[in-house]
Amino acid sequence: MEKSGYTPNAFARGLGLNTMRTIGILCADSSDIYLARVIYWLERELWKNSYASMLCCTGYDLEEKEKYLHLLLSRSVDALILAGSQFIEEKEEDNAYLYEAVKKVPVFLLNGVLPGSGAYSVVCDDELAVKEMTDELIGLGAQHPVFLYRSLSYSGKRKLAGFCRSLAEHSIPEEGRFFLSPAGIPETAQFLRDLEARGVSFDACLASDDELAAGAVKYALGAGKRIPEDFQISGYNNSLLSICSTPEITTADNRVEFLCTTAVSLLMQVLDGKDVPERTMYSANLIRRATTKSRP
Amino acid sequence: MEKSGYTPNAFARGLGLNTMRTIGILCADSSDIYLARVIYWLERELWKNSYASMLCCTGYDLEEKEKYLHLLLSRSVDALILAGSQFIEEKEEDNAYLYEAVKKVPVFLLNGVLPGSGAYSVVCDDELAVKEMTDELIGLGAQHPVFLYRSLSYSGKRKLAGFCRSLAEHSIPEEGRFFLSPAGIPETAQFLRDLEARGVSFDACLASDDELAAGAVKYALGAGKRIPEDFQISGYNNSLLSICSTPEITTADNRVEFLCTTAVSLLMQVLDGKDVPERTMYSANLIRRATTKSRP
DNA sequence: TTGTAGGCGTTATCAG
DNA sequence: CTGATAACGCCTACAA
Repeated sequence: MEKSGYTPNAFARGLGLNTMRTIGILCADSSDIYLARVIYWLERELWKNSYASMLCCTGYDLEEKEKYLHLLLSRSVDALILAGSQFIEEKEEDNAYLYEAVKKVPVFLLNGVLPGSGAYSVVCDDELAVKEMTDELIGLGAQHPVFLYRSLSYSGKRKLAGFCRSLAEHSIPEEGRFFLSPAGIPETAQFLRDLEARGVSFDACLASDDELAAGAVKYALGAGKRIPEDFQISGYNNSLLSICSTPEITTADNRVEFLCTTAVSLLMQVLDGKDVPERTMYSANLIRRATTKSRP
Repeated sequence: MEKSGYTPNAFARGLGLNTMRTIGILCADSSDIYLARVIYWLERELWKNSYASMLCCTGYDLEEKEKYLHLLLSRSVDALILAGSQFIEEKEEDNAYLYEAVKKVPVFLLNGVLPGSGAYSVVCDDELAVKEMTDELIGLGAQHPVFLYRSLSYSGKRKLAGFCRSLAEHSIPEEGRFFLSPAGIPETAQFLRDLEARGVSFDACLASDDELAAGAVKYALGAGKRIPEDFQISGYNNSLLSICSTPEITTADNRVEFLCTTAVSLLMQVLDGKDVPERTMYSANLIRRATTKSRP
């Protein structure tokens, strides 16, 4: 055409082709240190495939999630990516809107599964990772491990299941060994102090993410417990927090980059009309640092 | 209309109205712990005003920034928000694409200024904050403060200027007192070890962000220096890293929420055809924690 | 008040 | 192979 800087009108183009090459990304909170990395990698990969990203931070309220999802659908995004496991609700009927969405566009769940919905899932094997981590801490001498989690989301539940499975294999009763912790580093530290005051005894703390683990470190330092001799700690996500903390925190690397590149690659295939598996699972890597005893 | 779930076609709508109520957000790296918060608040505020957010993570390469900006313009976003100060290039001609963009849509710079461009700026008074922080550390006994920065972006330069202004007022020569540090906590710790090995002496370290400050904490712990008696440290941003670190880091809170609500509020006024000031500046708050001596 | 025609800018189709 | 034209779906303006 005219070599004058001509740019086709995106709306008219979208109207004709019925696509704007845009993917909707939903996440509960993009400022979460883990989800922020997910979003970064998703956006990057989508861009490589010349798709734009429409980002929505829904918060943790069901109604908001629904509103946002409808917003994205009304904008005719080509697909939806739901980042993080807070999108699968406990009550089956609360997931109705997701089933509806699947009818309209491909939906990808990152670290979540909605059986029979037709949504695609890419998940890290959190259960196995926590089970192995628990096995390892028990093997290193932990006799009274506790598990701290932030919510019973899909991956929260799977992590807890891994913890309990390890306990069972070591004949440790699981009762009173796992707790819902408030979010935030000082809050978690306080929670552990309260727990101790209530008479719960523990010599190891497995946390469902690095922030809770950092709180456990603060607790131990404040209580004068030696890490890792008196008290072992493990986190999850291999985030910046795990190396910012002193001592540096043993954690599980759930490989955000791999998660996102895989999800986007599968999505591109789906958009090309190809057949891809509905579920993809990959394993995490244990990163051993200074909050756990070194292996013999 | 029909009470059956009718949703107007967004493309046709956009074609007619020539707007999709979408704002383009550019940032270098949405996984950065500071920018992630900016994006969270921007998206949230835009949503409140029923605008959607198109997110682009450009990286730090000029060419990529330009490509992304053109992508957004070609999609007819209603405005652009450039989050973070890495969008103003050193060479004036490298900013040409920004001047071009301003001709087409309102452009907001967060923590950046492009004089005479017609772009709107909302900036934190980083210079004043670092100056006050430096004043305070010197007042608390620091005789050989150093300043660590990550890049000479707009806000990087202003922070450095604040540091130098304080030194000048205290008759301390600025030569050899500020350094470009590599990113990353262990890298910064190593950098300070190298600095010491090169014979540079320092008893306080002001960092341009909390991550560098966390590296300085690691350095001090490793070198057996007592914090804050032998070595004082301050960060910037009041991020999670500052309270994850032990001891917790004195930092400046540049109030991300205020920054973003202000920017979006101004943007909405601009889109309404109202006249708003091109530059808005607000001040940061010093947050005193355990890496600096307590005031008498 | 209600209904209908035209325009938005691109793409795709169909006829020449 | 090329050039005219319908269709995309909504909005708005104008006419009945």
